Amino acid sequence: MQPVGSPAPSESRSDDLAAWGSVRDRLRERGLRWTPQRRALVAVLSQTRGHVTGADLVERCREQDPSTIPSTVYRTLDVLEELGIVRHGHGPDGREEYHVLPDAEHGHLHCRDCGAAWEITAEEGASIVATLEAARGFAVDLSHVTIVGRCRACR
Amino acid sequence: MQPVGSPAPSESRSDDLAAWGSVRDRLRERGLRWTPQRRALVAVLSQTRGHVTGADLVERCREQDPSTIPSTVYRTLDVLEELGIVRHGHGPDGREEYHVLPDAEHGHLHCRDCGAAWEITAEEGASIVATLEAARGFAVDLSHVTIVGRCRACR
DNA sequence: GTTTCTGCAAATCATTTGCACCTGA
DNA sequence: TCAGGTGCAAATGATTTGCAGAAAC
Repeated sequence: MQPVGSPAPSESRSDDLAAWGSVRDRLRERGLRWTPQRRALVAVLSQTRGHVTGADLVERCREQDPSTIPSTVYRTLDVLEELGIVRHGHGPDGREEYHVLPDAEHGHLHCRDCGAAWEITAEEGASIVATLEAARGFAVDLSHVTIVGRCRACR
Repeated sequence: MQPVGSPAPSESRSDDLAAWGSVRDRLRERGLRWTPQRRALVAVLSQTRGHVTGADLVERCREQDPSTIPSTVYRTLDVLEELGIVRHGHGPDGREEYHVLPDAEHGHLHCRDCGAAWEITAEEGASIVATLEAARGFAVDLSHVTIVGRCRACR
């Protein structure tokens, strides 16, 4: 299993270009605009796998275009979240964290020592969900779950 | 099961007075001082069950003594955490959150709708720990686990 | 021509830090 | 005495907001 998110280098997602291409139309369907700034953020997101903080995204956008304004990025993230294109949760440090194109609901594992992060697989997640569902009828929102601990390598 | 923390009214913990009384000595053993400000925070903590944010504690201290200074509270919390008297994690909103006198390592459940919070029981926690341990050798730090979802009542 | 954005600057807000003065042991 | 603490004020740093002008459709 590969770590995801900031500790690991981002990988391109050319296989998802079709999905990203539809963003423009999805915006328009709702009477929203397809602006250069939004295009830029979507371009950055399309190169991103796993999860990133808002500040990360601001920085990556700024690498492409130094004139990027943070508030625009955050506002665009809000819009993209409404479209279901990103989703936000919280990292182990309590920092806001966005994850991209949630193919499936998943939580995150975060190693306290090396800082690497992994996605919790569907099976692992199912076990957690089932436990709390059975014990007290609690409906877990897996996409907000972040579990901290130490990974195999660091133990 | 009763909700814990801010959404529920705090209950006194007179049964733990002995444990709180030892704080003074525990500080002195390390060459640290027992000051009025620390006494005040410990008094507030002894009236607290479950988890609270740092800002909450500052406010509660200020109710007792309006001259309370936030930085002193935070610094004292750091010290108390080193003594193992409180422990900090993060709430579903990413806010710093302290929990008090962790009798046992436990995580938290947080209802997205009503905002109530519960402790994850030892058995439930064990199930989660075991799942991730078996699947990938990951050592979960239960005290940092906060799971968001919807409680039975809100579904 | 509207309605939605953007840029900018200023505001939040919990938490942290630097530093000179105070105080508990 | 003197290391450890406190008060105060200013710094942080991510995220948000108000608003006037700019751009998309």
